[in-house]
Amino acid sequence: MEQVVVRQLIRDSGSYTGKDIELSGWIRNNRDQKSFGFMALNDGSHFSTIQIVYEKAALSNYDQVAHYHVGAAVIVRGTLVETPQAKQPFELKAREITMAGDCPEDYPIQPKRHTREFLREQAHLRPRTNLFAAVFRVRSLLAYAIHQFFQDRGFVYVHTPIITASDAEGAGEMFRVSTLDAKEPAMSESGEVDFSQDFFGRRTNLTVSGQLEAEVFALALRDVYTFGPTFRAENSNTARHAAEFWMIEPEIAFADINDDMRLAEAMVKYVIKYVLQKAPEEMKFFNEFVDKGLQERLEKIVNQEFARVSYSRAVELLKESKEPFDYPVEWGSDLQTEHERYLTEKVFQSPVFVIDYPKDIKAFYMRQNDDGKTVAAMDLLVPGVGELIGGSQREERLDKLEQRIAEMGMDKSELWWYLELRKYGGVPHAGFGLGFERLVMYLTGINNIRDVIPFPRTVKSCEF
RNA sequence: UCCUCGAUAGCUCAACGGUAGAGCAUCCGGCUGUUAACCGGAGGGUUGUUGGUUCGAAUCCUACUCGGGGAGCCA
Repeated sequence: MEQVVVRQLIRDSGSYTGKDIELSGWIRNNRDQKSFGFMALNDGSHFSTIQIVYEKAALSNYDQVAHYHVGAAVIVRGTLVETPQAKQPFELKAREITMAGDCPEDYPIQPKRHTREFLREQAHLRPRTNLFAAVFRVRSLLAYAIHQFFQDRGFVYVHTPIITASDAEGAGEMFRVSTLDAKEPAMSESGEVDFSQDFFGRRTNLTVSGQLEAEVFALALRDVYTFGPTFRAENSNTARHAAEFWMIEPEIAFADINDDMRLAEAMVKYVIKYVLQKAPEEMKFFNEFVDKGLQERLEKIVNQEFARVSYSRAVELLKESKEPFDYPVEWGSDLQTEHERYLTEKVFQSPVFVIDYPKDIKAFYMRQNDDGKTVAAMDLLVPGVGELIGGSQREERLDKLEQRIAEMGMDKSELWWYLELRKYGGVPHAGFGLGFERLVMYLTGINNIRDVIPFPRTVKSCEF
């Protein structure tokens, strides 16, 4: 007898109709009547469940099967029959149902509505729900789509280090990596912790960005990208921040900020198209139960030019809007979340690139524009999520870069290797960072980052 | 870190100073095609922790813990 999974049946039910097959999976719902019963079985291979029909006359253990609990694992043998008049296209008429793994009645995941907050506390069980199964399948597809997008274009995937000695990027608070004794660390004569006795002989941290290392490879292999975990020890308590998250950072050489934006736009459109095509059931589910306008919005975006606006113009637009913002709009200060949302959701009603930010609110490595006030930075704002991508053209002129490092009071000796990239054959190059979870949020409509990462790590929370 | 809201049955919630309830889930029974089925019955609670006010506290007040939403920081 052939062992099959539901995915095969959905894709090619015709070749199994009338055949004797074996399925295995977990009971989502089980209800019996006097002489027959129905079981909704999910085998993990597909979003959909398959209905198992079992009859008292056909099953020696009918009375036991009728009392199998939700969540129990079973193996079912029977015949696949088409049911064109019913809700589902086909079902399995069972000849034999055996228990593979019992599930007692206190199983937390019951066929009813649970809140996402409750399921977060059941992170080990929540992938068994429709919602989270859909989220994590889409997450997997998205990761694959990202790789395919870049690989098809000849980008080289670079594994930048997880442990880094550089804390010069300034992207946020860092987690220290140390093997020193926490109670009695090695001390120097001046009474400070002596990191020269630490594992690496110096202070080390978990990476907050692979960008600087990605630049190294862009200036050798031209078009590269990173895709890996990133760590920020920020005390952020929002639905959009996690201490451990995944980031994608492409870096392209002989390229300017416009090339950078073209790349970002093409990538976003590519992965949306990919997921809409590969996960229709999941996307339909999100559209129905998570975010009613999701599917239409995504389909529209694929065929729409992303808007572009300069920071200075954006500030004007916000000032002209007469919208009662909680924070004032002022040239020179960063856009607040409310400002970003207004721009993308009200003014442009589409993803929008905001470019040429004041240099004083941006990182040292961004390329200075000729006006002496702004840098060639770009943020991609999208409705619902806010900032999805942050990127820039990098400062390739050694003197300008050194000057900026000095102005910002940074230690240039720690960046010696980064500066040598400019000294030896430096060329214009650009790149951006994409928060992978934010992309998953954007595509699923889920509005909390803790629900799109399998085991979220946030401030004061590291269960599982 | 700041602001704000919340914590009651396994889950989702009600009761808002006077005997803690409902729906779903569970258990028992009924039902010949159900679709998170339906109908009848049963069990299930030191109301997050702590201290106080009161004749009496789930309810009012202290503190704490945990969680939601918003903000800052950012991806």
